[in-house]
Amino acid sequence: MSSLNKVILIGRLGKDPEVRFTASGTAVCNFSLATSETFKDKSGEKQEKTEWHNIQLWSKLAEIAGEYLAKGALVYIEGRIQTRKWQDNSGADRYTTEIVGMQMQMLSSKNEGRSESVAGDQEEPPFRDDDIPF
Amino acid sequence: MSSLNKVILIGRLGKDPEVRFTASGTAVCNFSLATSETFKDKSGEKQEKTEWHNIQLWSKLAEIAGEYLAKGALVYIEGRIQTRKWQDNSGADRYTTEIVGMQMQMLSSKNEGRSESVAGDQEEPPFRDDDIPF
Amino acid sequence: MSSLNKVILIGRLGKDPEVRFTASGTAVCNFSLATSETFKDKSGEKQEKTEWHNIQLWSKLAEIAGEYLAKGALVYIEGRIQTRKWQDNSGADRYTTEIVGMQMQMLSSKNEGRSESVAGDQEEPPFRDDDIPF
Amino acid sequence: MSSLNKVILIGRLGKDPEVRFTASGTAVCNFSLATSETFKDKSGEKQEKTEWHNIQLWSKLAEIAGEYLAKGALVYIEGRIQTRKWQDNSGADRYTTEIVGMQMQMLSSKNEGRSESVAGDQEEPPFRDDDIPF
DNA sequence: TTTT
DNA sequence: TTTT
Repeated sequence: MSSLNKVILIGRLGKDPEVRFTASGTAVCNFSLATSETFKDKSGEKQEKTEWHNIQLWSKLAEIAGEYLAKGALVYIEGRIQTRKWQDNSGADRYTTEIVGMQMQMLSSKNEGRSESVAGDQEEPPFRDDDIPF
Repeated sequence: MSSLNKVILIGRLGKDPEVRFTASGTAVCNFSLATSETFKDKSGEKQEKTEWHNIQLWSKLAEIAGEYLAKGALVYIEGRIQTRKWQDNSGADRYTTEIVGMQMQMLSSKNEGRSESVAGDQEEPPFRDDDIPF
Repeated sequence: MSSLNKVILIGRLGKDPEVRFTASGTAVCNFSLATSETFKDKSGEKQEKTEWHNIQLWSKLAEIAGEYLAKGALVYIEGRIQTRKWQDNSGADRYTTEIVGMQMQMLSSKNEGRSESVAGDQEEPPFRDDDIPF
Repeated sequence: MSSLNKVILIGRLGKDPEVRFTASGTAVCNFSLATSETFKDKSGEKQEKTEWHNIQLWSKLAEIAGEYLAKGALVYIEGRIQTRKWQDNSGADRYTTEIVGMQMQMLSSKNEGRSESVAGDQEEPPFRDDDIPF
């Protein structure tokens, strides 16, 4: 089937990331990410609108995020949109939309160090063009 | 500020699109879009998971969608994620996440005709490379 | 550094893919991919313009492409732009721009079978939401 | 036809942008944009590789770029890949690949002022959610 | 609620 | 709840 569900975000963490582990020991990291947009309202005044995204990372990506990200950090997240259904206290259906990140790039970090690109077990090609013998 | 909120979807409409108009006459179009993903579960069985996205289009894009899209149509949507806060009957805060589409490309249509690309008032460059005199 | 180099393509192969191997045995796959766009020229006539992209895949992704893709196949490619410098016969500098694919999704295949998503060693989260114990 | 040709770049201008005009007065802006990537070479050393992209903007977007961008500025560009064929002095076919930008967001500017989002005639929805009467 |  |  021809289908695509792709999200690309650059924004800042509103709080420190939270890392938990599933029963089998897989890391899951959650944090909220703010993206801001400026626009002019009807009276021509500049306004800023902030959007908050629920980010969810898994496995190695979750561990890296937990170790290197912190409140206020600027980060690039690429992944897919996912809506989970759950029941509130009254038993009514509720829905929460999250971004499941498959790739992450830190644009600033806890200690404002150099950016670092990481992906879920994804590797750079082991050789670069210079190595191609044709 | 360095910020990005970008969504790219290809999927099928679950129902015919609904077009409404604001008090000032601006068209707003809403529909749900399905994206599907296959994965293997723990027992190695192939499973399909469908994600439903609430799409919202405005203005000219909304009118085109209302006219040319229908249930089952395959469509490309590019836009941004937006979460709206509202109150349910009990007065409790509720949140709904939508994709506000800024660009749309029909990959199939009501009459299964040729695909067509449209954007919110966005124009192709009025000249192509052949016209550049340098 | 805050930097992004991202390409997303959906198109058809102009020829069968070619797979070669580096001295150390890493697979490299090359093929050209056509994307088409329709536009109206100055006289209002509908025109179609085809763009050809040089795709390069590495490692496992290269092997899968070599095995499952063929001329005419529809494919989704995600990666980065890369320009290589080389010398022509006269010793003059020449440049070739390629798309190094990091993710691939077959939208049709040799035998027009079901689509399949693959990425460079990238894994789905080993657990889905249902497994989260919190 | 189901086809997609999408490029998303964040990088810095290597030189001031050049703006020219077609015979009919349409502005065309060209500049080169650097994206950088870090990777570890075979010996485990961190290396940085810079990719240079030829950016081409048209019309209003070209005028804004010419006015507000300068060497060293950080910018977000979204558009499509395009390869032009031309003849060198010896009459041989040559190809140049460019990114035709359809959307631009300044992440820094000549005077390091606030970022500003612009698109080719593309408008924000004239009303925001608060205005929706349903 | 779509589709293969 | 972020940031400029």
